[in-house]
Amino acid sequence: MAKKTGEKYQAIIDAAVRVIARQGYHNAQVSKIAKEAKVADGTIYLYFENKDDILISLFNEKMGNFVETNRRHIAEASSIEQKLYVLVHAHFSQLSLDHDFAKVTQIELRQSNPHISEGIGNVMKQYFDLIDEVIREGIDKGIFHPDIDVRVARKMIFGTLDEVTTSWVMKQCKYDLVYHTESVHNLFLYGMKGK
Amino acid sequence: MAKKTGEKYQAIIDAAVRVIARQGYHNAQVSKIAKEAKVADGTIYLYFENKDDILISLFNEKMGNFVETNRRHIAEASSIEQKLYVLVHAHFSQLSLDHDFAKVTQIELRQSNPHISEGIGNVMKQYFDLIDEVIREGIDKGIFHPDIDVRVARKMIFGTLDEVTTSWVMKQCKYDLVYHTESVHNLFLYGMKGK
Amino acid sequence: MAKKTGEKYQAIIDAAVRVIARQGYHNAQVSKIAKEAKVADGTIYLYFENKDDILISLFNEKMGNFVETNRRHIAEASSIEQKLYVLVHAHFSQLSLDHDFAKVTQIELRQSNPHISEGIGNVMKQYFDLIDEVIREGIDKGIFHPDIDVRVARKMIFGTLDEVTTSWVMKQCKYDLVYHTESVHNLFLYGMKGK
Amino acid sequence: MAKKTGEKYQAIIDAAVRVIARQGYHNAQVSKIAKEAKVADGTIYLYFENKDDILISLFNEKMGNFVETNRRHIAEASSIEQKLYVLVHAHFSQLSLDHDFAKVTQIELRQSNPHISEGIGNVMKQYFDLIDEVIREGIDKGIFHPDIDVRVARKMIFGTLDEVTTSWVMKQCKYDLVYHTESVHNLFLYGMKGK
DNA sequence: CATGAATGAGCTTTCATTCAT
DNA sequence: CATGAATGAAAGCTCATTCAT
Repeated sequence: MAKKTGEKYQAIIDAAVRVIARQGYHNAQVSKIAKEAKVADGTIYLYFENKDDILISLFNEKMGNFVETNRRHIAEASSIEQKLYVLVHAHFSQLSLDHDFAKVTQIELRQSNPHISEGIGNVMKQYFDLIDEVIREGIDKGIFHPDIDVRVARKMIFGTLDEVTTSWVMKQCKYDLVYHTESVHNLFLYGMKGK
Repeated sequence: MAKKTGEKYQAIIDAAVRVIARQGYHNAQVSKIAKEAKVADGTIYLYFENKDDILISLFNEKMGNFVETNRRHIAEASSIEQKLYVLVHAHFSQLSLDHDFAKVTQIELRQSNPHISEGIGNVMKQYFDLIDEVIREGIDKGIFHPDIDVRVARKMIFGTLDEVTTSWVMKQCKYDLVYHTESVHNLFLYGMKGK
Repeated sequence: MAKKTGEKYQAIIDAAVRVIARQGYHNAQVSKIAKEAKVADGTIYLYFENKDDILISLFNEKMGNFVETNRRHIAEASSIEQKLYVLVHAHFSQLSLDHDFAKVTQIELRQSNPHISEGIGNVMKQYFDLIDEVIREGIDKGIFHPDIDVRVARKMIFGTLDEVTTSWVMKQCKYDLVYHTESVHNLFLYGMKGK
Repeated sequence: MAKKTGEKYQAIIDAAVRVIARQGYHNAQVSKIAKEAKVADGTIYLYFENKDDILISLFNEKMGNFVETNRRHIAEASSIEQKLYVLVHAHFSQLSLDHDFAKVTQIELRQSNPHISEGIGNVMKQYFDLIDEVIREGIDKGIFHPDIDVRVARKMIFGTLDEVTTSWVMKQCKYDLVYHTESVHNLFLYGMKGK
């Protein structure tokens, strides 16, 4: 029923990101998105099941690219330490490139309803898997401590990246997010303990 | 105008936590909260400015206790490592004690509007300050690495605790959250690197 | 049931005039009037049937005095022309003395509901009768034209006084209302036609 | 935002007049007006900003026509006396033609809130200006007494017409309003004094 | 394919009135 | 007599979704 391709499909997704980033999730009415996309209200429903579907599609599309790009970069790194570094760096640098998407991801989409959370679960799973793979490889290669609980470590990694990014967005993206890559990478690798 | 004490005040706060935890933020109408609190709709407005005020008060009240309890526990610990351990342990154990509040904090309140986010900023700041103090003390005493960026470390700590807790809530609190204290503590202290 | 005497009765009436004049009819909640009268909300209902009853009583009490005073002044005048003059003069000067009551009468009470309009009908009737008496006496004494329709003339007189006063109130009572007595009196007596 | 044309716009205005005239201002809920106009509640808000806007538009639309018609009739009259006569006659006859509108104008709209009063100020000003013009012309042509205060005379004219009409409406429009044209006209011109 | 006017269910908040103390 | 905390009905407005054109 809903045709998920075509230039109008993309126009609507892009419009949605802009509107939500600019006006906030609670002011992102379908009619506003339609107007921003230069499309009639009803046209939205030729490409999306309902409003939630716009948001889910938006997130999946963008986050799908995000994960894929990140995965590609990681694949190019040689050492495990490098891979972890690239993971952090790519996370920060990709979100730095698109403030609108960063705001939507870190702030606005969290204000959405349960439906949406479910709809985006799949892509998030892929990101989590990506992080898990790096960790496992590190353990297998004897670089990371063998007793590390992969899932806990992944939550640390993701939780930290997420919190750092959210803080940055809430401070209006005013400083350089990528700059923190090294600090974060160091904390992940060596923790806080001095020698 | 709004009298923020009394047993009805508490009854409404408690009812709100239950209703939101059970039915979700988007189904938590004022009338439902009133009914759950065994109070008339209008009575709500004798104790709260508006609906947002219920949620903000709820969070501040509960989270205020949370921070205070955590702070007290930490004060009792002797070594820095112990303090960090207690920080993690208290975070997990307190949220383990009140699944409803955990759900409201980790999931539902994030679906709220910007106004609420602002209203709860102050208590969160206090929690962040508490974490910062521990980190700073650790650095000052030479336990933590001197080059650590306090704010980044704090974001790692909070981000991790938050992510671990959210995962647990989304898995219906089915496993023992406190059990992860040690893993998390270890990661914070020593990172992932094997020796 | 409602005891219409006592100092609290008066206090409530006076408070009502002040509150309505200051904040407007639509912001004159019972609780505000009670507060202004330094009385509990419930106390209002020991002296008045309901909110409308406050307003009706207020109007009748004040307007009753108004009519009585006006009647007394008129009685003291000798000629018919004098009586008409006094009628106009008293109307303007009495309302000039109490801006709050003027505002309530001319503006706020007209925003009230049908119940109130009915409740104040009786005193208005007395004022209309007073005007009618003057007109009739003028006709009987051959001073006013015998073909004048008393009711129409009365409506002209009251309508004019009312409109002039309302304009004055809406201009914040900034100019001298009584000053217009002569112009109005002249128009009533001789009309607009030049010789 | 609100499209102030189209047949639905008119249907809503007409429905509002009927509902308010029949049930009174305080019983004229938006949903009732919508039902009477055979339109959904939400449709109202495609054509009007809010409830007040319905009433303001209604009044301005109808009263605008009223003033225009009256002005046209007056322009056709030759002598000043004729113009004054036509002014009175048109006022009465136009309101006689639409009892519902008369009731809304004379009774119900006065029960509205300050916002509405402001919104209708402009059209009233135009009516006042029209009356002023007639008076001034009368003075300039030496028909009316040169010492007449235009604004006072206008208040007499409008106040009288208004009071006569209100009385008629409150008596259920049971008698012929236009019949009083002559009495009123005479009073305006010659006053009450016999020769 | 595209439009956009129309729909109508749903929710927060106010405030006159009551009644247990 | 007096209090004032509690009541709960009532109404304006929004906005995702539909469907005739």
